Amino acid sequence: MAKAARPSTPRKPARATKPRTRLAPEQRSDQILRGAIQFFAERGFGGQTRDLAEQLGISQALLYRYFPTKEMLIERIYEELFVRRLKPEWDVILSTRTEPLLSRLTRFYLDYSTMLHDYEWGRIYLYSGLGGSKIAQRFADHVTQSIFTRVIAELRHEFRLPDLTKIPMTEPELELMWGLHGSIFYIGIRKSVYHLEPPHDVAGTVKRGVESFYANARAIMSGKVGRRSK
Amino acid sequence: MAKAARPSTPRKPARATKPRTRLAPEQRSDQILRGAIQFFAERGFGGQTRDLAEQLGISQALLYRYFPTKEMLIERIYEELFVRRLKPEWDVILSTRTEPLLSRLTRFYLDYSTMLHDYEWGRIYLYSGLGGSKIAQRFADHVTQSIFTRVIAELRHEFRLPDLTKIPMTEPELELMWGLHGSIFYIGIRKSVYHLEPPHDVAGTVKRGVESFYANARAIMSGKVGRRSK
DNA sequence: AATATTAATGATCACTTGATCAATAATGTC
DNA sequence: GACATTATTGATCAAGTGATCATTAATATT
Repeated sequence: MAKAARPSTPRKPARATKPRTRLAPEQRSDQILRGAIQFFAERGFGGQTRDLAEQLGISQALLYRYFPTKEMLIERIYEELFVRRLKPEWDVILSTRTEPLLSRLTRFYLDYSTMLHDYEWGRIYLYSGLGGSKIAQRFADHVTQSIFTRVIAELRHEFRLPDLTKIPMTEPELELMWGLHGSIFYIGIRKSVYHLEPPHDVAGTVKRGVESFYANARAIMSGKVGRRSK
Repeated sequence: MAKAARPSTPRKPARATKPRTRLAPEQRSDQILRGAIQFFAERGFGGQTRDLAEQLGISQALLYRYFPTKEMLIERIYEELFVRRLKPEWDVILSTRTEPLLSRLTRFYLDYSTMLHDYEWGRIYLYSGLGGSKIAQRFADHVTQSIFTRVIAELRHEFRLPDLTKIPMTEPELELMWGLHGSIFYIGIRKSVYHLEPPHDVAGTVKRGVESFYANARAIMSGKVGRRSK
């Protein structure tokens, strides 16, 4: 009944607490940031700092040595995912006309989709958007302005249609872009949000999507731009 | 400096508390359910019961008279959004062959998209999926099994290709369906998650999406089904 | 009008949760 | 090896959080 005290090793209580591992500040900071991305991607930003610390194998208090508040840690995550992962070369790929346009589009979307299909990126992008974060909306705006504009400009040139400076982007053109973007991003959503089986051949699916887009673009844009819509 | 007590009306402290409004149980229950959908759509399921009660203009305790736990209230919301809103007539629309297939597809997706584009429906669908709710995944499965299968069956018939019982749905066919679904749902996501301007002409956008889908379907399916893929 | 019924509430409990801080123990410096 | 530096931790605080319950007040019944 009564719990008997263990008689052996009377002093020094057998070191139940594991020895502290002491890291260089930058390493620890990186470890926390990477762990936090994984953690909040899974649990949402309502996830508790104690659970995050436990997952990292550190004390909860230590988080606050490297990030003053949970809020700031989340901001740092946004920076990491939505600013640092933008590649300037994307615009170069899309606009280098020595390569056929369909090939450029395919190359770009295959690369771009690796970001859109990243489990943690996708979930945090949705959580941040649902939570009303400015940076998520800013990212969406950026995508619209830079990528969409570039692709439509190239399509107009390809199809010998008036420049965007002459005729601004039309709604059907914009929606054509959103359609491609949405269908590709949704491949990631299926996996990262609803845990459905992704296509066996993701690259092939993206490729087909771009090809369909390209074919539709010719049909729709020739009918709508540079000609009076009926 | 010192707050003087108002001398008039010495008894009965001026009724600062508004008179209770007493509703029939079913009415109150409905009011809470509808308010909760709106509330959790905005704040996510981390939203607090006190804030929900305040938004409803009732006491927090009253929530627990009608719903035993917050969890049960959320389950009731799922029931309302993901079970009750499924329309059996969708399958009828898709499979009634007296109407041309493209027309059926357009009619169906125009109706279906009013659900997908509903602000609260979309946000709660995403929140529930991110949160790992079974019912969201079950809904996604249902969509796949019932709608996708029906549409592909009709397309196979239209293009005089082998029956689904002869050759099961191929990955390109499945992805074709997901592509349309994703691009249409994403119109809603843009609005309800990222607060971007929706297209001026949503119906027209959906219609164009279906038309493109139909054209691609012919091209892709004729190349892949009933013929050996290269 | 008196009484019974029950919808609605304020107060409260037990537990969670972001944040703080003095004490502790690795590591570097001489 | 002694000492200084600082990364790390356990303990703790204050505010918040879902849930409970005795009390209150609308409405129905007679």
